[in-house]
Amino acid sequence: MPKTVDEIARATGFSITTVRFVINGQSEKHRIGASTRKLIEDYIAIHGYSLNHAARSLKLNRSDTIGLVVPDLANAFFARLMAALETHCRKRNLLLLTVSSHEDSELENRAVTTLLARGVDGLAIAPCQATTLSQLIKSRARKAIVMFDRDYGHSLFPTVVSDNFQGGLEMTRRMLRETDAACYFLCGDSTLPSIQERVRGFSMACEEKGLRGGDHLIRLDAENSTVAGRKMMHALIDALQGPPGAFMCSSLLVLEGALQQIKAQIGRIDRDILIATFDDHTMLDFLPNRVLSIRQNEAALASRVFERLVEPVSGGKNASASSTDVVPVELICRNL
Amino acid sequence: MPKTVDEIARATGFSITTVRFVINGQSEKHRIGASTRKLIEDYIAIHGYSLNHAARSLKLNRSDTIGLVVPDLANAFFARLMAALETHCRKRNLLLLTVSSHEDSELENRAVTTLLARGVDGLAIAPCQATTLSQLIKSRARKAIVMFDRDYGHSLFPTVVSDNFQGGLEMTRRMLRETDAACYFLCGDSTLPSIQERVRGFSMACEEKGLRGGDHLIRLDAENSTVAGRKMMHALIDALQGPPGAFMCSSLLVLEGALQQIKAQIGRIDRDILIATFDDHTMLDFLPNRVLSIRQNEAALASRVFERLVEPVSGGKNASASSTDVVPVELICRNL
DNA sequence: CTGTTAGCGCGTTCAG
DNA sequence: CTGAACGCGCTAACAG
Repeated sequence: MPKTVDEIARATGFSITTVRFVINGQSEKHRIGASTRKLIEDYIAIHGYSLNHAARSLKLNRSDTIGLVVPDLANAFFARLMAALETHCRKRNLLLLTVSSHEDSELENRAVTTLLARGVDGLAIAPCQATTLSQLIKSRARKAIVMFDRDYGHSLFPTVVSDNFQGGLEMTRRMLRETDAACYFLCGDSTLPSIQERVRGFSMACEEKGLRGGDHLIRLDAENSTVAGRKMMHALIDALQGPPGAFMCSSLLVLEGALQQIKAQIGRIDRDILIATFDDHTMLDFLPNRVLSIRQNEAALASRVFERLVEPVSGGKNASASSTDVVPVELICRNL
Repeated sequence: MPKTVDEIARATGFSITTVRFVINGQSEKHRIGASTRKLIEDYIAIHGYSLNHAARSLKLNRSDTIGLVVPDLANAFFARLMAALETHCRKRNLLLLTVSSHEDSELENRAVTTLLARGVDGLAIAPCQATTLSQLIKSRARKAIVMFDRDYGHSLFPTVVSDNFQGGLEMTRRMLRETDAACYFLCGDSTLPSIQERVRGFSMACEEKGLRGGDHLIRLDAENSTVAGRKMMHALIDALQGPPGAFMCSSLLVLEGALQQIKAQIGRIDRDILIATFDDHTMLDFLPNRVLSIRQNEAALASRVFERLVEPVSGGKNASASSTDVVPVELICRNL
């Protein structure tokens, strides 16, 4: 398989320029002879040709590449988002470079630096810290940068997030309509903006009912993890002298921990417990309990992110440089 | 932020060569004056410098990049594998380029072509077809290519897989020891080599017990999907006039479908049903049933794949060009 | 210790 | 319709 245009030119006897015009589909414009074109096209059909992206990038100062930084790919939400983004990229002949930060700001910084150094044309970041910015600002390069999933507010970049507030509000409303039991909110990491919004929705729904949401908020300022879920449920069971009749988790990880703890401490998970959680998973189908969950619309999020990323490339004057895009979520009800 | 070495050279007044030596840490070797070095280092500390990978790649014909093609990133197994591989790459200053084929051979081919065209230094593929090869062979480029997860046998490339046979064997043995009920195997896509091995293990364990494994094999030659799981469980329930006392699924997707179907058709999932499945998921914790599962060792798989990928780079003469590496799996038991 | 040079493959521009 | 020439930023080798 010939690698360079030059090789093809020598092999076919035409000039480099001629071959290039054929390859780039500009044979019309430059009035290349049909027979000439056919000859070259045939040669390529047989022997193949693969463009050297490194050389192209060097020359054009553009890599046809989009960077994506996510906290954790094992998280199905980010995996789906990546898949959606990848599809967009493929349609535009872009390659998506995904790097995981493992919720570590040091790794996140390295990831951003790496991708920028590799010359990505755009960069989407689901930040795990509020301070990524410093690095990025220095890169005065006119790169398109978009934040998503977590809105740390003071961002200088366009941001795309799910409507976590509305999700928390509606799920809590539904929950309170469904049960008279006290509803507890197990809050994983209250420094995450997305989780703060979820709590805000919960609290507002409680207040609508005349309840004091804060009373039912279990918050250990722990991390967003299974372990934190266990700890919070442990504290709750101890306080109530038994499992709660209804509870809501700030994420699937927390839910996992909470259920583990109930099982460990009580022996079984009573099917009358009303469960609510942010983020959805097909396996929730198998719980015999009533289950509420909020599913984020990854496809829509990905579309928005992608738009923001390529808009500048497409040359649109985006006055909305640091606007925030909010995408609706979906409430899913099981067994009720 | 200056982007080129040349810029720094002019700004500091030293020559390009000198600056380069400092940047590459060869100041010792070439006896650059300490003061000179300090000056340059300071300048870089203040103004920064980011190497242009495109130019570097063009010159060295090496991209410091590894490609990864997987069927589906939403599958937690592949997500974890990617994460592990990414960690290895980071340690070696390589960037991992992951592309998903969505179990589509056309997309898989495109992915491989794309990555090869982008000049990856190595390529790991979890193939979703037996015929990827043709393309790859043409690329006579001396790239390191490794297949994993699915061993289509006639592969010309080194291959790394989990010990699916042993997993099937042990899980089935355990299952038969646990129950006297007939054990059924719901087999998703029997064209996948990995699943064939799982079936083989199942059959052998049955035969050890004097059972005819084939009698309990539900195989619709469907795909490896939730829908297929539903269909197979549907057929099984109809045949048995009720749910099976014990069953094993070839993958989590099939299990999902099977459980959905039991729930839909029977109304509930009897907690006495013994469930076994390939691939593990934390959410299996929440089933009240006895659950057996096989967990693949993603970290070990990733290590092996990475070794195979970089060995050739490291210049080792790998006589074992097309050898197959088999990695042990782990049997996980819940509620029994 | 420092400077010079050539060329990786591509896209562009200009001169036939 | 075709050819020639330049330069993107970096590396390597050699010449001081």
